[in-house]
Amino acid sequence: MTLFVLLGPTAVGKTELALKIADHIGSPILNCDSRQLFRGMRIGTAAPTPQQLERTTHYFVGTLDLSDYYSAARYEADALDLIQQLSATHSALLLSGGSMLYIDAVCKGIDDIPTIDNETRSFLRSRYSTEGLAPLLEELRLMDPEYYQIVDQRNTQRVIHALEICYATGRTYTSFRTQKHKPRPFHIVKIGLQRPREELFSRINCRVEQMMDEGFLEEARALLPYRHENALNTVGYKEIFAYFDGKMSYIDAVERIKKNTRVYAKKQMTWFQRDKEINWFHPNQEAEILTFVGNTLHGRDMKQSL
RNA sequence: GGUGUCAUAGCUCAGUUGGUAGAGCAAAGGACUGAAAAUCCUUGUGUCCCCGGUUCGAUUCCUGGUGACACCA
Repeated sequence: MTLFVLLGPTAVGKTELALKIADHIGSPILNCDSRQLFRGMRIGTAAPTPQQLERTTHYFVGTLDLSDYYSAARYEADALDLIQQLSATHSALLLSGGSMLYIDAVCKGIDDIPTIDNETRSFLRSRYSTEGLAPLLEELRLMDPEYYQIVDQRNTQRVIHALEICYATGRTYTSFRTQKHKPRPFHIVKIGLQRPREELFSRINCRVEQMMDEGFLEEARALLPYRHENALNTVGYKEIFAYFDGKMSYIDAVERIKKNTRVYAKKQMTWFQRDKEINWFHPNQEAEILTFVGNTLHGRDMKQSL
């Protein structure tokens, strides 16, 4: 079985190309976008439209409630289950999306770390809000000196998480961090989509305008009761909520969304650049990409039959 | 036409009692293992509008010019 992974920065053109590749190899589309997983965020996350969803089977699109707890580790488990199931009837599958950590979770695996119980989580969060980070950092130094040395000490999320592990398990966070690649029972072929920066940025700007025309304001307004859920700590919604609060003008909010989407795209590119397994293409090279996909499969078949 | 104010980073502006300058925003680069569209880190040389003058030295003071704004005609 071969798993094709279609990746690239936001707005590069993955969704449309994924449909073509999926059609070409007879695969459904396994979405790999940490925000498109949630229900009710279609416009703001540029998730596949109902028309696009009709063209082939999609998994992991709009399947979670906004208040559902989710993580890269859960995605790893869910995706692997589904891949195993589908590989009974498919020799090739397509995973498509831009969530860097989720892609790595599927391709390389992430460490087996226990899920933190709510009690520990809220205990440390409330301590952070009353005491600040310094005492927590000091506790981390005592409980897991090894991680204390390498952690980004100004990154609250990381410090608190490591401490959560220590409290909840009685073991150091370091002891869970093996950082080993997990072997996968399938071949992985990564296809990266890339555009010159100016081209990508102008597509982002256009797409944000389109989102507004499609009714992003109404979508966001409907989600207002859930604004404190992690799912809505997302580019687009954050800025629109600030506009609803009167903290920003409409024009500023829209410009801010464009800017933050550009920053996000840059972050994705930085991450992907380090991955030497990616085969890069421009989205216009559709024919080349389909040929590449075909050759890859053909090559595998040949090897297997020999 | 007259008078006054202003002209400094891509933008908005600070500042140098004369020793060639710094904030915010924008922009760029990077980190990343259970919140990842999250979270966090790093990066500021620019004819200080132009020509002259004074001075050891001018972006700073002075003459003139240009442009913007305000007020008066």
